[in-house]
Amino acid sequence: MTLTNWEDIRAEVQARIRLRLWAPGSVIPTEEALAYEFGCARATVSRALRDLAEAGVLERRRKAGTRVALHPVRKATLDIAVTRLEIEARGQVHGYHLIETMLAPAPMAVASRLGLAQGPDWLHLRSLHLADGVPFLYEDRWLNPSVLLDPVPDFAELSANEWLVMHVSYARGDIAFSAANASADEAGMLGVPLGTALFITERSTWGEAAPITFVRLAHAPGYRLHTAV
Amino acid sequence: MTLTNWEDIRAEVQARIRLRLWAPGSVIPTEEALAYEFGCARATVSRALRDLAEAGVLERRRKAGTRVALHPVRKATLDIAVTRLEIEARGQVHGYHLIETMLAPAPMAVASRLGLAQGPDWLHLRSLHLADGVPFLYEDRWLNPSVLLDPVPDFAELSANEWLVMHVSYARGDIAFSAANASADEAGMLGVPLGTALFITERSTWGEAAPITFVRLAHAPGYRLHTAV
DNA sequence: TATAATATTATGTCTGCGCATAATGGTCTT
DNA sequence: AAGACCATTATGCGCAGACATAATATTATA
Repeated sequence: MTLTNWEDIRAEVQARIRLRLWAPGSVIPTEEALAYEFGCARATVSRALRDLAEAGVLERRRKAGTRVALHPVRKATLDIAVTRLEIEARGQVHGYHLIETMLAPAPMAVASRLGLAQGPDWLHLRSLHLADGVPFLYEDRWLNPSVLLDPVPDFAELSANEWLVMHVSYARGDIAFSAANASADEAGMLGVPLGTALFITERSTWGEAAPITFVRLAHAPGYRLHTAV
Repeated sequence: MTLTNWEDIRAEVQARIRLRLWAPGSVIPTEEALAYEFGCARATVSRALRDLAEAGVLERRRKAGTRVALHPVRKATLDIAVTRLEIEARGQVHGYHLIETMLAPAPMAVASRLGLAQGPDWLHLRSLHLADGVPFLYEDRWLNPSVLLDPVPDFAELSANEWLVMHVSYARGDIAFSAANASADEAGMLGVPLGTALFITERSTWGEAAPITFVRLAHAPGYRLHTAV
């Protein structure tokens, strides 16, 4: 067999794992040996094996060699898009409605999440995203006011979500998904009965030094976060 | 400046994006130009830019060049581990309890998800995972009986979850996350009030040709799926 | 015998080169 | 002016060789 294409090599390696020619936990041949077998350069084999290692299928250590992962901690990748694009990708019309904006001290729960000294006034934004006119997402955001110095944006027109990705680059981010029963506030906004199970996304983002924003997104029932492995 | 390390180059590029030297949507210099500037080989720049493109920070097209992503569809990666390891990673003791196992025709909802003709008898397993003796996860699984030919495993001892990762390799998989109010069954199993919001994971896996399994995991309240970007 | 120094080995990375591929932009034709 | 054609160009991939690095295995030393 002669394979000189790294994606073909990746497929071949995956096939051998699936067929149990290489069992979980066992060491597979060295890059050099595989390069010889496939009739290609070592770099090409390396590219294929690195890709599988990043996906969690293989485990690699210098000198120790490459082995088939015993407990494949598969890396599933999620695509986190701007809300408007997510709705438009479903073929629906995006609507946006700012409910309230005010300056207030960030609550403990938010401050501690951001590693923030309690107290400073942050901008509190509450808004609703609609898909074809139907409530889709209730957004409760706390925003560091120091990031919007120059021309203070009009969040009634443009969602903070979009303004941020366009104007503020971040260094680190943090996302958590959970489930929660709809509060009275959330139930009213999304137009669902009190206590309905909602899919919650909480996102924190930091700049080089200071925190930028914390947002809690409550998705309308029926929402599914989807991925392939 | 002289950078010959691809990770340093990646950091430098990210810094330039964060500092708005390269604005979202704009085309950045070619690999060749950057290689000249950093005093390294083109392949090294390419490695750094490819990595950022895979993360969703850059968009690259042949001839058109490399540009800073306008709407950064950030790729968040989730680590999907075996339940036992997930619990042990929290420093808790894993417990497992098989509730019921029976052969029955897969319900419509499951069959359609797996692209299956309605009707065939599949193995239905219901089980509970415990963390430090407390209900952690209720597992409702449908399993293609043809994958467990030879020595039929004893699922009372070993969870189907673990048996599968050890004995059956899969070609494709599919994961969806959502929220749901606890059914009477789920509420009883997890020991929570009826209607409690539960975090639901649904996973389908296929072999080369035939489907292998479909599982619905209902997590006890408090569960959070976590990732960094 | 236990420990420290050393050699070995497989992966990780960089270099410089060439060719492949996909867009783009201009030119030529009708 | 519209469409077909072709040269150009930036990324994408592969190759061969070299050195770096981390982990292991071996040998030498106290």
